[in-house]
This record gives sequence, structure tokens and C-alpha cells, in this order.
Amino acid sequence: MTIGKLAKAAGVGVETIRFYERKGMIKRPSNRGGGFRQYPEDEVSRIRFIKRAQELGFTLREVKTLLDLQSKRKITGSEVQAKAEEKIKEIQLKIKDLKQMKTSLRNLSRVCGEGNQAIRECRIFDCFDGNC
Amino acid sequence: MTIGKLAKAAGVGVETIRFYERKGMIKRPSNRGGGFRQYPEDEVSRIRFIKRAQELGFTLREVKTLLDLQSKRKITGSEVQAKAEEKIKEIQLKIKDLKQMKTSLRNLSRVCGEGNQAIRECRIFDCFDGNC
DNA sequence: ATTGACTCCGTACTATGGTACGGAGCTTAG
DNA sequence: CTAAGCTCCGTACCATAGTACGGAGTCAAT
Repeated sequence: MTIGKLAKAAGVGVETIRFYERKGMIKRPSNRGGGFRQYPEDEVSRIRFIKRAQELGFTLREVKTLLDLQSKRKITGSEVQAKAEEKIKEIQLKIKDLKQMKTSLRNLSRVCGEGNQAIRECRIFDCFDGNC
Repeated sequence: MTIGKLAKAAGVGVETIRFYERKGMIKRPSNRGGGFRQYPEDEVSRIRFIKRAQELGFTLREVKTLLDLQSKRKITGSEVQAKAEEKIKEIQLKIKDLKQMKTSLRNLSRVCGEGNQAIRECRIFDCFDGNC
């Protein structure tokens, strides 16, 4: 498939794919005679993987390390395992932080929601400081 | 207090404060004769609020709307509440996705960890798609 | 064979959230 | 009074993650 088809199938722009290529996240195929990139069908899942991982809060740099795990075929399983465990720890921290945020926001919501009058006493600063 | 004192007290750089000023997140005082900004003590909590809200996943633009809510004294608590609830929903989705990803990485780790030989069959994409 | 759609490339531009620079003016301690 | 140190301002720069542009080449269909 051409770059345009790939982009459409993966739900991104053509330029995004060239951008990922420059970042070393996808390799350049260039089979077609005229210099046009010709991608295998399953490249779609690679792009989708990138987008999915991004949604989950990984930066492109981080996604690249995940992708590199998979593409180097010489490494041992325990190397992949180690990187995966590392990433799991990061994810656990992220979840913890997000839960903390949620609690703060709930407090804010609760305190501010009491009484539908104009606000006098909703001290947004205090809520975010953990004082309510 | 001068801009330097404020910056230090709030744990940010002087330039950051000028940046927030340009973004309309803090108003300019300029009491002192020589044109130097002279801030009231409690400006510190405003800056801290901005940093904290950012940590909680708000963009500066979003923080600004929260600050604007607070400075216009006419708004109802339910407006703040609604914004907070919206953010909570976003956070819950993120947590859900991260948990999914953690599971995927655990599977990846398990599958890849079996045998310390070179890898052939460890398919990271499949793991992220929930296929293992 | 020509047209229109697609692709090539480098470069420039966008937004976000700052950080750094440099020459000038102000302030304050000695 | 002088010198250090803080502040002024605009502007430029950084990383991240793309998006847009424009002239040239290519492909596919009529």
C-alpha cells in the first residue's frame, strides 16, 4: 500500500507518517520503482500501536523504545521482560498520580457544588492544596 | 514582594511569571515607582494553584478558565463542579486504559520471559491489542 | 498523450509551556 | 557614590508533536 492508503487506514495524515519515519519509528520501505514508499499491510497496526500508546500517556520517545524491543530480533526474552517490567512500574506510578488528581478534583467538585447560589466560599486554591 | 521573591516562594522562574502574565493568568501589579512589579503575598498561592492544576492534567488554557471562574464572583459552584467532573471522567478513562496496557505488558513480559533464547514469537502489537 | 490524483523532498509554520539573552534602568548595601 | 544585584523589555530559542506549502516527479485512467 502507498503512504496515502496507509495513512487513511491508520487514521493519521500522510505527513505524520513521514514524521514518524524521520523519528525512526517506522522504517522506510521504498520498493516501488519511482521512489514511492510501498508499505506492507500490517504496517497499519504499527501506526495504530503508536497512536494507542500515545493515548495512554507515552511520549513518542517512549513508544520508540517499546517498538525497538520488538524489532531487534536478536535480544533475549528476558531483555524484553525487563523493559516491560520497567514500563509497568511507570504505568503504576501514572495510575497512582491520576488517582490522586481524581481525589483532589472530587473534593473540589463536592465543596463547590454545595449550594447553587453564587460562590463565596469555594476556595479553589485550598481544594487543590489538599485543604478540603 | 518583587517578582524574584514571588518566583522563589512559588518555586518557579521569574520568566515563568512574566509568561503567565502575558497569558493573562496573573494580572500585572506595578505599584513601585520604578516600574518594578510589586506583588501581594497571596499571589504565591495563585502561582502554586497554577502549577498544581497543571500536575492534575489541566492545560494552562483550562487553568485560566478555572481562575476566571474564581475571579468573577458571580458564577455558581455548579460551574466549577461541572468542569471538575468533566476532568474526572477524562482521568478515569486514562486509568482504565493504563490498566489495560499494564495487563498487556504483563502478558508480553510473561510470554517473552519464557525461555532465554533469542526471540521469534513475541508480538508486542498483539499484546497491546488484547490478543494475548 | 494528457489530465488529475498521488507522492516526493526540504523547509517553514503551528501550538504548548516554558527558558535564555542582552542591553538598559533601578535599588540598596557598603 | 559606586558597584552588585535585581528588574525591565522584546526577542529568540528549546522540545514535543505534528501540519502546511510548493515545485517537481510519477502513476493510472481515459
